[in-house]
Amino acid sequence: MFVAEGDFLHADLDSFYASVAQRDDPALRGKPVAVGGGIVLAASYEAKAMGVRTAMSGRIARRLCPGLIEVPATFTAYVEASRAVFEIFRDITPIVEGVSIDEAFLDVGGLRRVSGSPSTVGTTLRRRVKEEVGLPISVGIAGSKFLAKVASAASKPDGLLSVPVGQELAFLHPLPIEALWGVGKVTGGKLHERGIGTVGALAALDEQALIDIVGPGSGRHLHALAHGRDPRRVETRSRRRSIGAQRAIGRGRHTGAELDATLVSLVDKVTRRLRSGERIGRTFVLRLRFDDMTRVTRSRTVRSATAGTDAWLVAGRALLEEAMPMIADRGVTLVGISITGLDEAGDEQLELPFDTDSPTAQRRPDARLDGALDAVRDRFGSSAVTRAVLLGRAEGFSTPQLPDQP
DNA sequence: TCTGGGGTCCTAGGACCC
DNA sequence: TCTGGGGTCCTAGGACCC
Repeated sequence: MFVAEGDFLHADLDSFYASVAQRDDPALRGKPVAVGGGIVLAASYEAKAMGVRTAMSGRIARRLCPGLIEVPATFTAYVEASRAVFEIFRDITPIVEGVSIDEAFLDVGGLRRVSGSPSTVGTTLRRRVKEEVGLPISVGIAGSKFLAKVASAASKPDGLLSVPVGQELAFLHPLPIEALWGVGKVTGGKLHERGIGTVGALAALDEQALIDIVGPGSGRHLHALAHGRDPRRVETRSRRRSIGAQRAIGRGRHTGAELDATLVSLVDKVTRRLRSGERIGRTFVLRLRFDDMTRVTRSRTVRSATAGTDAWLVAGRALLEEAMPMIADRGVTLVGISITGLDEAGDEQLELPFDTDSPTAQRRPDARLDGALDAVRDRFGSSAVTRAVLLGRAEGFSTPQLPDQP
């Protein structure tokens, strides 16, 4: 019997970080594994079966799962595995939209004559990722991106699920409202308060009633999704709109100097990423989180976009200065920054990535090494940077900012 | 007994311009 | 003395996602 299939395929690696750990260390296979230190970044299915979840504190995870094996994150391995998986995606079709390090949408509608039905393509994809990269991956297929994503989630672990054309609402309506993209804690709470627990119940509301509950933006969005309407196409590439970094700094009083030092290293890190991506930005956002988990943001827009460390440090310090009165009587637990309003950099904006006479360099001599490593990366690639880091260590430099150390 | 680090998008008010 | 309507930019906050 012929079943009509949708064109959209969503591929999602299962418990990505934990699967990489189990792939690379056979002793971890079949065991409950959590990646991360104080907080769980990923849990293997064996750990999930015991109730361990992403973003859970390590303490709670250990209590739920006494035999839990905790392993540190190895980001270079994740980046490498992700690159290999995306290479397979792009070998299957050029129409690939990366969502994150471990998931992507593929438009496989045009492949029926060459490669077979979407399910056939999905089966091939899963086999190739398993054989060539050694990782389990789940696949959802449907007539829209949203449904394909719901289908891949429903197929986990290590499965494939295709929602046939015409069966969309029968598949969707029994699901809990949290399955809808855009229903989190707050929106979910508002809906549950009114006794709306399933997508079907939500779909029974007319659009205006939904808007009255959750506001115009989400109301229209959720109404459309609940009726299976999602007109988005697979977008092959949109560039990043912001680049940021943050650091949790623990409870207790932090001096102005400590906060400033944190700011300096965050600005260094982000502006280096801007330059290596050949991007410049216009708006600086400072984020602070306090010990009662309340947050504030302060932002500043400059006249002409830049990737310069010192220009952004000036902006960041001005914002931090402004925020000091709020900080004085509350403990700060997190400092974050991001730079938005990104644009492509012209050559003139990228020259002189680091001024060794600048206040930043004076304050943190290692920053000079960072600037030098940027130049190495530009000319010789990142493996040369790894070698440079190792040489630098031999020379007695510390390299606090480089995440990709083997 | 807490809660990491990276993002996206939406809303809303005020300033400013035509 | 009174004072429309539309558009864009900036700032702040919030919800949500992986």
